[in-house]
Amino acid sequence: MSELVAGAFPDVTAAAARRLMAAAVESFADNGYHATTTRDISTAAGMSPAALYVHFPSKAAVLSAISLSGHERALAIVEAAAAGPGTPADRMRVLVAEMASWHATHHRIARIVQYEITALPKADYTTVADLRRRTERVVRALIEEGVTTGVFACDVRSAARATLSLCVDIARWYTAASTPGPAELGKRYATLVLAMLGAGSR
Amino acid sequence: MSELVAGAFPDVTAAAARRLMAAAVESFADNGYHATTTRDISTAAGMSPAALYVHFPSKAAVLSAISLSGHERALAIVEAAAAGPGTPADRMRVLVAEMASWHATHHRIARIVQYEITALPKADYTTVADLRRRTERVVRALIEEGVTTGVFACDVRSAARATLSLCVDIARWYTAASTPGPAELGKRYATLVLAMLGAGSR
DNA sequence: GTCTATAAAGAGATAGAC
DNA sequence: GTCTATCTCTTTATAGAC
Repeated sequence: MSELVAGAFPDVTAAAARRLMAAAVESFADNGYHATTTRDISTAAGMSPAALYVHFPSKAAVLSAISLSGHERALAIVEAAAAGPGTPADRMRVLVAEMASWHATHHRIARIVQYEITALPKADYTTVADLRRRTERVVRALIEEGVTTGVFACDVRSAARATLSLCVDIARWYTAASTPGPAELGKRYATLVLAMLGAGSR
Repeated sequence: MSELVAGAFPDVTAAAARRLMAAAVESFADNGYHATTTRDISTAAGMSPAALYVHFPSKAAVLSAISLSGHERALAIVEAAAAGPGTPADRMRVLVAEMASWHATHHRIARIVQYEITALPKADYTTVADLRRRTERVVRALIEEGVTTGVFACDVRSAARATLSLCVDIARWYTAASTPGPAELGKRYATLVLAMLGAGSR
């Protein structure tokens, strides 16, 4: 089982908490939050059912920790790409490549991030909704810039939604056995998106 | 509550079964399959908890009925569009417009179709997996035809995945309050996809 | 075919020893 | 901080009257 996932929460200092989160990621992603029991999580982490409650106040708190961490990572990716060097087309290519690649590499985490928001406690849902709005705003602003400067030709709102949809939906169908791998998939999707934005037509 | 949803299962003859399915759609889509109780469903349908079991052998059978019906509809849409008149570009425009529009109009059903497959009984999961394969194959064949005849220029596999992703992901974010409406969204997405396939560049 | 009542199992969370 | 044992509530599904 994945050191990849176990290492996916470097911000969580306690080793036991990280192990629990890694176990939760597997089960939440494969079976869904509600279909996962606290026993599933603690057992997979090699602990007794009660041990979970030493590190998290509730099952929902485990979900929140995973979801918040993932949403922050996704926002950081698009912000870094949008603030990078080059033309809007250059930056867009990086943004899609990295975002798509992250969703493929961390498809289990991404699945929880994208599809389990209704199970979040209200306060965390609010935080997550804000992170999502900011993510979408960054993408829209970059496309807007490209349209304004004449390098893109498309409907900004729809194109921004479509761009994020392409990346996000990877979490739904991608598995460890999928081809091409994350990096190559990212490249191909970046090319598709640039064409979609009308970047090739001038 | 939606006559739209209640009328979404014309193949189900028994009125009580249709009412139960419509109620289940609302709750499955809003809260998820596992977070929905059989009481939620029967109560919303105006019945006692036991009444559900007169019409369905289990809670999972209600899910299967919804999921199978939705998957069959989605396949029918792409098949009809792909078999229609006109160039590959013409047919692709219709395919995306109708597929996107359906996912927007029936976003609750689509959400269940796309995100609750792990909760299906094994036999139904197999059926659904086959319907999905056939759907993807139709889209890929149409893009392939376009590339072969020189009207599209793109990587066929990635483009087919991306095209379906755009349509499918609508189920995740679309609400009754979303703008533009289903028909207009379908048109805009069709334009985006044709650009993505390289149809405008010649 | 619909109801009330309930059986049977499962699941989140806690108590208290070590 | 981890364990065993258990409490309490919820949930799927069934029994049997009308």
